[in-house]
Amino acid sequence: MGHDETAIGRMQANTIADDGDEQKFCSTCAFGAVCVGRGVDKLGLAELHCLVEHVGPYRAGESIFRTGDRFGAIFAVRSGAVKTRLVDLEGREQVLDFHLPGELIGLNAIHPEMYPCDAIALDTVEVCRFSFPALATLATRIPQIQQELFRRLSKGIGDASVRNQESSADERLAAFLLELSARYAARGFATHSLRLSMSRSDIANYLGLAAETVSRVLRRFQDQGLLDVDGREVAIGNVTALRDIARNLLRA
Amino acid sequence: MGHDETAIGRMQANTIADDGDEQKFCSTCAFGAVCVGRGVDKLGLAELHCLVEHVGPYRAGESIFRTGDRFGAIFAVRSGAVKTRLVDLEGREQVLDFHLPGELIGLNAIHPEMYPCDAIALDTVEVCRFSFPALATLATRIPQIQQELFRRLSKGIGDASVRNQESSADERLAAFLLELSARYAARGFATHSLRLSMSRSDIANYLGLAAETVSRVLRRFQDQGLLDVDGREVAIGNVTALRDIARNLLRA
DNA sequence: CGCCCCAGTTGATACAGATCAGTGCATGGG
DNA sequence: CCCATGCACTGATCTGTATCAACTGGGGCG
Repeated sequence: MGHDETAIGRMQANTIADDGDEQKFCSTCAFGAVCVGRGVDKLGLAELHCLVEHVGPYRAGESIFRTGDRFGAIFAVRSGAVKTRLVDLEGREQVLDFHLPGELIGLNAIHPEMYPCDAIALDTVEVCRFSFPALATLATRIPQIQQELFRRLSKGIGDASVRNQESSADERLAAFLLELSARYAARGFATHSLRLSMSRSDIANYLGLAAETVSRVLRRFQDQGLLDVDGREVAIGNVTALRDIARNLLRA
Repeated sequence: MGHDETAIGRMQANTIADDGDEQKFCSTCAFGAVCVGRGVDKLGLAELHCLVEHVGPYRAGESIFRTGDRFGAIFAVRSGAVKTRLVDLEGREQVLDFHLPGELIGLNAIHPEMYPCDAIALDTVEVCRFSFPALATLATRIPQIQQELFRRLSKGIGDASVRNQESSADERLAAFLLELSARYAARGFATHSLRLSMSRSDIANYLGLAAETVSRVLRRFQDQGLLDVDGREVAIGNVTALRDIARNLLRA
């Protein structure tokens, strides 16, 4: 418990990230599962610990990496939220994903050996940097780490491919909120009350909708008693109804 | 050259897949790049060779694996084409992707330790089966193989996330055709003339369109002289024009 | 303090593409 | 041989959501 989970979102620039605790090793960090859940021994844990570098804080709008940067490391979000996005030739933005504490970014950069997107802090963000060559080398010696990397990468594929659905604005938004809620819950945050770190237009862009549509749907959900929306604070009032609306998107 | 590339699509059920050739090791196979291009030594090659199992042929409509099957192996398509899809509770299908010779399927099954989708043969299909535990073990000993797996997985994430765009039917179809063409070309098939193994409704479903829209757009492209469409045979007449239409989808 | 600017919201209108309906054309089985 | 079946195509309508436009409120800064 060395960490106070609920305080993470409120960390400010003056907070210097500590190195975690040898037993728990960044309970909010991406590799928590490697260390806590599965059988990585003390030695492996120590080695993994060695190659982590804490970076940040970044302020809202700053980038952790940018499209075309040479790939050298993957990052785990420690606190705050990050969006990944493409910007096309005409300057139009395309939001690829949002990343919450404990999630990895940069996995899609291994193949092209450069980052294929920008990673932008949405609020104050701290990350762990894992040098990828070092991590890969470690992975050859510690199968559990290799396995965890495979798992993470595999999950990345699964997550990315489920989104490509033809579906209504209602479905998309309901699914989006439920997924965010679940991802926060998985990290020990409150389940039914969440703070959206991203703007309406980021949400819209991510979901392939217009910002106005997001507003309208949220409004309607509120009128129907499914949500309580106050700016970027959202409280989910009726989970089952939301789930019902989203059911087509939430994987059979 | 032991293989006649152009014959692969025409392989019939009576063709027993040979084991390739020690030097080339399945030039159409997914791990060709490991063996030919990068520095895997004879020994590593032989070991990789050992854990491959040739499976098939499957007939059109048969499944290589199904949603929920316990995960044990990834597969490389040797010949034919495969679609991966979800079927939701109401029985509606959602096409996730198409896989051509040389491409890997099952990568998204590592994380949940079960296949999260069906893999269905679109025509006569032969595959290579790689036991994943064996492959992972081999990867700890042969870094090039580990590296190639990381790369493949990473590419899978990149490919999946680019698709999630808000875009017009024209853009989607142009991009789809160009991508198919490029993927065939990368495997040594004819570049501007291709046979669609999948039905119009599979294409539509994959692209998030109605089948009627696919028909209409193909028709219009043909009227504009961009394509020559004859059933499932498509010849690309004006690549640059198509590229121009698709430009918003083809990664800045 | 007051101004500006931007995120968010709400309303009116337009349009791309879904949906419905029907035709043509192969293929295969009785 | 004929009919059933499934895929592909085309035309006519309908609708969800984009788009355009106008308004609101709050936060930062001169």
